[in-house]
Amino acid sequence: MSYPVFAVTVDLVVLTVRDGELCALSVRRGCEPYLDQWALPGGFVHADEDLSAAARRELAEETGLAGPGGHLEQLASYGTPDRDPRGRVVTVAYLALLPDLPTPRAGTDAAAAAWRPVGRHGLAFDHDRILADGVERARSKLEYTPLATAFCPSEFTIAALRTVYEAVWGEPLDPRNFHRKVTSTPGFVVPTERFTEGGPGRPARLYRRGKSTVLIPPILRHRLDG
Amino acid sequence: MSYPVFAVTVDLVVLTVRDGELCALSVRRGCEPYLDQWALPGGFVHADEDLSAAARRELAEETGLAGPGGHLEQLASYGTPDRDPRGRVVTVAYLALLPDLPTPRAGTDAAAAAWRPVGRHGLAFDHDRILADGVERARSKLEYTPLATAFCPSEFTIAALRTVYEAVWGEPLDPRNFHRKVTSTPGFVVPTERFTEGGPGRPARLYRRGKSTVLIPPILRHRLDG
DNA sequence: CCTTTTCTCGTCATACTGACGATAACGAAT
DNA sequence: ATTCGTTATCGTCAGTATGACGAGAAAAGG
Repeated sequence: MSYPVFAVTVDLVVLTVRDGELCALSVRRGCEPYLDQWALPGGFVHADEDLSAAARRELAEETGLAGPGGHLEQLASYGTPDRDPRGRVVTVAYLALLPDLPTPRAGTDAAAAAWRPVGRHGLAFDHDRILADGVERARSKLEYTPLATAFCPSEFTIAALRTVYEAVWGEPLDPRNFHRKVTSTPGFVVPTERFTEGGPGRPARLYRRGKSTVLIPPILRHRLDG
Repeated sequence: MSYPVFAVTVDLVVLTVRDGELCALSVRRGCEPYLDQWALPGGFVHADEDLSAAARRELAEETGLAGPGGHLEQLASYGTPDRDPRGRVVTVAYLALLPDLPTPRAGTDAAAAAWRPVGRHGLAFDHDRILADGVERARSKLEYTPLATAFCPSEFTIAALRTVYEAVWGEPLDPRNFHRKVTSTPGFVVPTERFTEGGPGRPARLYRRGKSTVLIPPILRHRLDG
């Protein structure tokens, strides 16, 4: 039996929240095609490599950041026949959520790497679409999972967690109701004995992420239906 | 630049509800590897074919059923290096939800096709895992989308819709609360002027699916957390 | 001090949910 | 025809969650 051959890549939608804005990692391409254009980080899957391992490798290679605290999950696959001028390439996109970290270093194939606010990206290939899908996945996952904590360092305040929700959803939330909701949902966050210091206003208690993987009941954003 | 070559397949998790039980379509393999074992329907993506087009083609080929009323969405991709003895194969799994239909005919590569209740399938390749992922996706999608209607014919009773929920979730629901919930959620179902006839008990009004794509608020199943 | 800022707890009306009673409308059995 | 079993549909009621917002607590800065 014979069948068509494909190349398989992984592409990464890496999201973080910086200065109250949802930002995605993009790299300036250092080789053809789309030389010098912005694109999602990614690369070919190696001959004997698992898909998720390739995603983790690319994340480490192109950003220098992989460690704990973040979150990595498969997003979707994209394989339109003409999506890559080099030939038939199927890409498996992964979604990574990371706490705000120093500006990533450029990787091997990338001339530069930068955090850029989502929206109007103008990326190479079909990466605008992939990014949009990743952002929408993140938005809905914040509703019914405690994944917002993946955007925060290991200890964080309720206000910092609220800032994550507001940045990802692009919608302000009531601090008092949010505080009640988060602290009363079992397993979402667990309080520590430490508080913030030095900032303006009353010091805030620091929390760590809890053990639960789903939010019951969910925190629903305000939609205009759909 | 050189890079490894892959074969790319699509595999289908096709679900329906028969006699109050959630069933998946499986085929008996007609060729090596795993000859004569049960597996998910699927096949290689053609040279100039989109992934979703391949999924629709396989669904039509292997089942003879494709038309409207159902639902097809991408599930996930699986590419462990040793998942297929023929070489490096990445499969893009799709999830199809269909109303109960006559037993499918066997396709070209399949010696037989059958609806089998989910659970303890013992499928070839990593198809048990893919099936489990598909079932879990269906379970959670019933919570926050009106996709349960994809399991029903174009006109259905509230009780039929409830049977879908009970089969997919494996959990009984209160008929009165379910009726209230479904009919009071805007855009979920729209009433017709017709009623069932002939069955036992009071005739039930027939409904069609509504226009909304999300359920607000969602219908939460009873979990044991997670 | 006093003001500003931010965190945290409380209140209250409304909405939603789960549990379950009651009635309506059919077929089948007496 | 009446009764009975069955299923559909509507209502009730208590408990819980939510949105809107008041108010005190605890810091920094004048």
